[in-house]
Amino acid sequence: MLEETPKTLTIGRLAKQAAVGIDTVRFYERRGLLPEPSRTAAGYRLYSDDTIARIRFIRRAKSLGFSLDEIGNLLDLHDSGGQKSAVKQLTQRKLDQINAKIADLSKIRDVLRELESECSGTGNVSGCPIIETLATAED
Amino acid sequence: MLEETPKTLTIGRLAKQAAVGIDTVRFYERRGLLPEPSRTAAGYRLYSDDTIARIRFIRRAKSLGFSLDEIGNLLDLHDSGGQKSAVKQLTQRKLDQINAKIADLSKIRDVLRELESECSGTGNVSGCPIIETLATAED
DNA sequence: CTTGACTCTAGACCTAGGTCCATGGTTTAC
DNA sequence: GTAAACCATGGACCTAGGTCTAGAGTCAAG
Repeated sequence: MLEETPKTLTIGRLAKQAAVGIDTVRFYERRGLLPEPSRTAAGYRLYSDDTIARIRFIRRAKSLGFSLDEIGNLLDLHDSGGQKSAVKQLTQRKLDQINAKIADLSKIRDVLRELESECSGTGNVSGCPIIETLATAED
Repeated sequence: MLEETPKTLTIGRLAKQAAVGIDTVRFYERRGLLPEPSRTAAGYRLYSDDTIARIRFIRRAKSLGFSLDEIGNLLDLHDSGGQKSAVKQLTQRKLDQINAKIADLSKIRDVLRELESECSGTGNVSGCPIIETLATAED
């Protein structure tokens, strides 16, 4: 059995170390991303340093585009010693989503570029290809 | 003076022609994207065909990533016969935003690809590079 | 021993872009 | 002539991910 790491952090210190707001910590707890912490006699939450790492994990996964629900799945796999294949699958799915989004945006970019280059930028909007195209294009 | 186009559409028909919901039409009206329509004696909204085109304009601009506020600006320029340069500027700004988003997502994609390729996909999560990297990487 | 900083809870509020609901009047088709 | 289908209004509700508030209790410094 490993010794438990000491619980020495109040929520304010934890939030500061993990670079999130106090409310965000409580919010993550409600969402089930953080386990219910132990409490002082007065009812104050008390955390160990592990929780700093856990919140940083959440932040990083979020920055890679995972939703909080998906992050919850990753954390569950981590906590329960689940299968690597499940983690890999979540990652692949996210990668597919990101690629699809990039493809969408690329198409949009091409259309906008085309419209922009066709617009002289002088005179009033009558005849402006951007307005005209948007107003008359078929679905 | 041009003749006014006849007002023959109830909101339901308009919505159907424009491929949006009835509620959406009223919502666009509240948002100021559609002018207040005339009414029948009983208070029913009455639209001309022009409004179909206007809503389609909104739909297309939205599909290119413009927000409703931005679309409102485009429509104002259209309605007031504003300057092409203003339209072009809005388009350029949107293009910049799209490009920035693509760049963001491309970075994310690269990270996810790297993580995915490092993960064997067999065994339990202990040692899984995806979990480990997220758990220990610096900010 | 008091003042200020910290923490507690439950619940409201925010953005964006709608969507749905209750309640009641109108119109149309049979 | 009546039932189904349509329309009116105001306001509540939804997702996602928080953020803020009120009112009350607690802790540390001087």
